[in-house]
Amino acid sequence: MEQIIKPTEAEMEILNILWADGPATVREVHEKLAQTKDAGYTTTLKQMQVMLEKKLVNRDASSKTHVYNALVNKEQTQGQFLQRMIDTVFNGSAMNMVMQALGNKKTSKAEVELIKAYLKEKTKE
Amino acid sequence: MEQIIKPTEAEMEILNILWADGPATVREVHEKLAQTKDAGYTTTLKQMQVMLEKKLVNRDASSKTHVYNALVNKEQTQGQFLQRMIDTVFNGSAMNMVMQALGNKKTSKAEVELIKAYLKEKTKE
DNA sequence: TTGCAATTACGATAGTTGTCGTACATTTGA
DNA sequence: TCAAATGTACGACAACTATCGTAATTGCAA
Repeated sequence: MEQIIKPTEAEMEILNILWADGPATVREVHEKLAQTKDAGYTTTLKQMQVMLEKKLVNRDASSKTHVYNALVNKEQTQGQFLQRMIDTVFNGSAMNMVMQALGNKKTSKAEVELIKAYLKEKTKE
Repeated sequence: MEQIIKPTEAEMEILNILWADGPATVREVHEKLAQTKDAGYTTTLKQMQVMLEKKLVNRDASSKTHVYNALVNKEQTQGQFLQRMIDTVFNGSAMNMVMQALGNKKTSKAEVELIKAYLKEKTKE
């Protein structure tokens, strides 16, 4: 049975760091986080503790400095998040969403080219 | 100055109905909503009243049955929602997101074709 | 005209989120 | 060895969400 994972945005940011870097301490995660937002160290700590309760992460507490690791799968979690968004924001149409994303100024021409290439590959199969 | 609009998911569902149907009463919105989820009439009413406070919608209260209308722009709101998602969930890469969406089983082959066609058109310019 | 049915207003509540302060525990280096 | 420094635990808080019950209002239909 596919369990429904519903991390908050803040939790997503933390998961992203763990997915990218692998197991990490609270301090490590906090430093990365601090590059783009600012909140206290204990805030990050608490969030990761809550994530532990929710079983979004686990941790190795064998040394003083606990090491956290993502427990949920990146693709599945992102996929569920996205699907929920497509359903509620874009009336269930991935097409609507992609168009909105690609029409967005922030998406560079290079990225559009990458996506085209990806699609070409994908539909070849 | 581009104001930041941050509707909740439930509010997004309501906005989608207003965007699709134009001005509508609480009852009309509620009926549509009830097709996919179930909550009481007063819940929908309250949500729309909150949205009025937030200026996500306005209303014509000249008759007994108030008529609500979306105040925020569809493209801008969807775009902001999406951008926030790309930033927090997909590390700022629209490419990542599109790939995830297209890899998703729920996205039909037909939609992928539509997207390809759209891209082709888009990059022709 | 008036009573009933539909609508709106107004809390109230329980749960979640993001945020910290502060207390407690544990290393470690001077 | 023992005091900083570094970490963790705990709980508090305000804001927000989703939900609904109940009260007040209102406009038609008979």
